[in-house]
Amino acid sequence: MPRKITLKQIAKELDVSVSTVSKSLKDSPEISLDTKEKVKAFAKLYNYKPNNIALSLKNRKTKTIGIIIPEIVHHFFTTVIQGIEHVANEKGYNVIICLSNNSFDKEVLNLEFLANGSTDGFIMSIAKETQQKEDYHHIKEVINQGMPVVMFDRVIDEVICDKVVISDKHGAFEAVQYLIDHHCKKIAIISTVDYVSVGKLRTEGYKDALITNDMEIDQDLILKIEDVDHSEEKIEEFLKNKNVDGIFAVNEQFAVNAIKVLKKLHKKVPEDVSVIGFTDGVVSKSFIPSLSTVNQHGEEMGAKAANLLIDRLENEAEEQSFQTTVLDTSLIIRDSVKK
Amino acid sequence: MPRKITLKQIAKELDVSVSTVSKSLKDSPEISLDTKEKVKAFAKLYNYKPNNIALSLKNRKTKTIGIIIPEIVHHFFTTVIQGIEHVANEKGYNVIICLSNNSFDKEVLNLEFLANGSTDGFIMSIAKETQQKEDYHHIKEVINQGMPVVMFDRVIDEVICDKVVISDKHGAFEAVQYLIDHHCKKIAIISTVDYVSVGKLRTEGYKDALITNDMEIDQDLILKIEDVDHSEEKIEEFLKNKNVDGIFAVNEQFAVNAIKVLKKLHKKVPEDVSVIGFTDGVVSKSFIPSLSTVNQHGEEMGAKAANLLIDRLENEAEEQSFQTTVLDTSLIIRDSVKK
DNA sequence: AACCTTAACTCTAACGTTTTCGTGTTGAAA
DNA sequence: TTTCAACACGAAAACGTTAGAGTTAAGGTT
Repeated sequence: MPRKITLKQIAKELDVSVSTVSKSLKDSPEISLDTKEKVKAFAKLYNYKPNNIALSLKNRKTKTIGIIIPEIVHHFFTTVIQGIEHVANEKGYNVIICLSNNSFDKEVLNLEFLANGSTDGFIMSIAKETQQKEDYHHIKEVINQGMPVVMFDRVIDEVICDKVVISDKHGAFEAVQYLIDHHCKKIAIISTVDYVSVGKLRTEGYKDALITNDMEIDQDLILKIEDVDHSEEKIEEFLKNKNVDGIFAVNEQFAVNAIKVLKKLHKKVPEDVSVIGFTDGVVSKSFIPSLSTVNQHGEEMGAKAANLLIDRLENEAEEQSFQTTVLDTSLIIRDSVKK
Repeated sequence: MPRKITLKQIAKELDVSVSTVSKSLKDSPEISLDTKEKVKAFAKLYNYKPNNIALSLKNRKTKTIGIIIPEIVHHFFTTVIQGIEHVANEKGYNVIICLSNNSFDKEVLNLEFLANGSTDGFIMSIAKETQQKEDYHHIKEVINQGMPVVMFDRVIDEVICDKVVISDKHGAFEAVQYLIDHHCKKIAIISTVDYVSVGKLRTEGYKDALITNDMEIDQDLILKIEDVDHSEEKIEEFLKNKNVDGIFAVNEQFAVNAIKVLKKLHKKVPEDVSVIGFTDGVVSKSFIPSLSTVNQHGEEMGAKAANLLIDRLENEAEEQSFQTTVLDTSLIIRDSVKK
């Protein structure tokens, strides 16, 4: 097992100094053509590649950006990652992905690990547990240490940094408005508990749409689900004795489960009830009926976040003020709604 | 922006040497209690954390394992990652994920980047394009340089290293056997082109099952799809004039599309046709009818791969021979088949 | 002959750590 | 008084790389 070759070894073999080797490989004019060619040939033969770790240490730059996300088994996040990857690779950056599994402790650990030299900056979406605890000291700390951070999707007002979000409220508004425009009179929302920022915002959008159309907000039509794993039962209980004709769900899973429950209750989608979800995942397209959703444009979001971060990394001199980019959503109409 | 504090800075502040600081923080008996406490207090105050890059360089170990996978928008891979993460974190390793996007070039780039000091070893599943090109020099090279590599799922016989696979053939066999046992007489398979190793193996399992049960292999019942994006049309064309009563699909997408096509052709699932897919993804559970599948146990696979790799990393002295672990699949019976 | 230029290298410091090997100061035993 | 541990600390090298500041020898200028 021949370990990777280093400049030192090449230098020894060719009986020159390390700096000569280094300069030769960089095509420095200080070195004679003869020597340069000899070195280059040797380096190629042994497939020399500079050690990134050493470079990082020397340059105090890793050319790597860290992504910390709550979970990966989630189509939205994977599309965001695609977007980040794309931009990052184009600009010569590599990407490290770490999972917090929605755990506060793991998020802290990940952040610490990556902040200690492994990356130049972060793109992150916060863990559910962190949002619940409202403890953001770890994020503030890395920012204080001079690490640029870009937050996306689940963002925190208290933390001052660049952010990329979608107009959750407006997306929800549009969805509900569509339902209203298409003759729904009694529209329910299936949302998450309020500490999940996006759930809260989407609920606000729902309410806004009702108010704008002079409809009443009926607390009985608002379901907030804590435990995703048992959402189907909760939804069944919720829908059992309500004669709703429209449902807006704040994520894909809730929408799918709602349709399942409706089938069980012998209601037809979309004839009796129209359903719109949030997040355009794999399930939405395949489901029967295919699901109308609010598209979050994850890839675009990732791209924007990466651009913001790299911008900041490469222009550290000028202190630009932080910005929050709001991306538009778009409504994808499929078969789960009346048209 | 106070950059991260270093040993040197602490040393200067406290007017001691760098080594004293380092030793103090490691609680070395060489240092007086007095000094140690002073240093520790100071370090804590300024939240000193050793720089990973420097440590990696010094120790020639990164305590990081690299994962290279073809795509992330794929539930199976995300579960594998979960499994790897879990084991790795438990054993004090971090995880870097890189995407090849099924491109050969990107796979080479990723491998080179990660091999140059960023990780101690790899866990990878090969890009489709690489399998097609049958060019594995990049992988052989990193192995030659002393990097342990564990391959999973899509593995290559020519590359000698630890491997973790599922019994694709046997999983397919069981699925088809189930169909046969439940009165299917004319069973079709929807597979991928042969250069994708798993597609080939699963097709073999399908054939084996037929042969074992004295049924004929009818090439007309075998569909091989190249382009996933237009699979639905291909499947429709394929199924149009065939009176099959059982379908085995080598992935989730094909299974779902098959059911859609069947509905369009006014066949009922499972009454008229039983369908079994491969990979237990998000869609399978939610789909109506819920999809019977061959479960690949991704998490287990990831865990096994991580264990193999870490074992090799921590026992570099003893040259163990390479092993291929074959994990069992299991059949999950849901509503898409007759029972 | 004394000086300068230039080509072609080499040396050194630096990035942040750890660790081995000094080294100077005590206090005590001989 | 000399000698020697023990103690508490510092200096230096090493990991692999790069870049600026030397160094050397050959040749050219005055």
